[in-house]
Amino acid sequence: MDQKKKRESGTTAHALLGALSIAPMSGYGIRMLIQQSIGHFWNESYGQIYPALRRLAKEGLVEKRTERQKGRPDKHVYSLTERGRGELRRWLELPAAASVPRNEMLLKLFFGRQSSLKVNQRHVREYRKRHEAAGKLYLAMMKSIPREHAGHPDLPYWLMTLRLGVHESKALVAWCDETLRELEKMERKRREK
Amino acid sequence: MDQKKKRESGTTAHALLGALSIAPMSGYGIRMLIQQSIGHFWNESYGQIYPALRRLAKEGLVEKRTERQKGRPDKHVYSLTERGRGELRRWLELPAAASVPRNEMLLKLFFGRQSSLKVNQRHVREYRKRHEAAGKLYLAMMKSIPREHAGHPDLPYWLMTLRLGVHESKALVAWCDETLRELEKMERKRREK
DNA sequence: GGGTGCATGTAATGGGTTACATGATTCT
DNA sequence: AGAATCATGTAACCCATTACATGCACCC
Repeated sequence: MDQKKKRESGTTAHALLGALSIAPMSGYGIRMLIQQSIGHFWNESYGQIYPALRRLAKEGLVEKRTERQKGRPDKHVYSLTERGRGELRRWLELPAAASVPRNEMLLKLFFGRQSSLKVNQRHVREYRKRHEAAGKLYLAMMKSIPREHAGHPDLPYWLMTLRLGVHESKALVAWCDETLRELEKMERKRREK
Repeated sequence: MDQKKKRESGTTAHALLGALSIAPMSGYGIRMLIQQSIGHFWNESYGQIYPALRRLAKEGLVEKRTERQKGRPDKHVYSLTERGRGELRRWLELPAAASVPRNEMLLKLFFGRQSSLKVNQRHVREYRKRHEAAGKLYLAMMKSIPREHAGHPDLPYWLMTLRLGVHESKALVAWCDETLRELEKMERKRREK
């Protein structure tokens, strides 16, 4: 019967609505918020944010208030309208789309035979470094955020998403160690022959 | 000194070169290979593959041989040229680019306060189901692939990338369980009040 | 008769990053 | 003196998915 699936995309727009559900903010502010809080699993660039905010304002989902400032461009502070909050809620209830995230390091390792053991080890070590650092950061944030935002009603949800980062980075570091041992074993075997 | 960073993109092209380093294949075959082996961390659609193979052929990195078939379109079997293999090796040595993978489920959970506990639980449960199934698949593949490709020189690398899937899905399932408990606790608290 | 697998491709559309462009203030 | 922070935005480009278009063979 011809069910047009309609794709329901526009996640960027909904991410912005979500950011504004926390507090009214400028485009710049949204960028900062995203980087500092959900930067490990989400990103938006200015090239997306500014045009999207305009569109949302035109559609009546957000409201713009302009603040004049000394020595700086005017600040456009956006806030959610009732309709905007409704649209956010509607979207939140929809099942989350899964996507295949591209992992270039794994791609290179998959074709690792075409390269050398040294190169493969380097890739894994770099990956390990990255995720070890990330893991430490998440642990630090797990302590600092409850202090800085004590009693904030969004806090429990923020901590949940952070905790996923903790779990994930631990798992990735463990995988790196296992894989590095395996690569060393391969190296030893090659030498023996 | 004007060091144009040049961005060195074209990962799709290099993924194709990598696929062809395993064996000569058609565009269709590459798609199948990618889905079955690295589908958990990489994807390429026909809309990318076919035009990219043409470009690679024009650049002399791959060679096309046409096989006629009965009742099917001609099959274009591509294989790596020496230059293609060189280009693949060169790319493999370059550090792997990190990317922020978008996780829509986490995004929704981050704004979870705007929604209901029920909805948030549903999201986490769905996520858990997905990754539990994935984990089982990876474990099954860890057994079947060494049998099916016993002695294959690429095998150790394939298993390494698979193992990351195993580690990751375990971690994600553990996080889901922890988070579901947390959400239940919040629900109980809400009822008590 | 209908679904799945093999096999090719293009065009429209949508998403997203990066580079460019500007400029005062404040911290080191 | 120079870097970082605040603050706006556009345009060019790259990348990627999806829908469309075609069609035989084989199995149930």
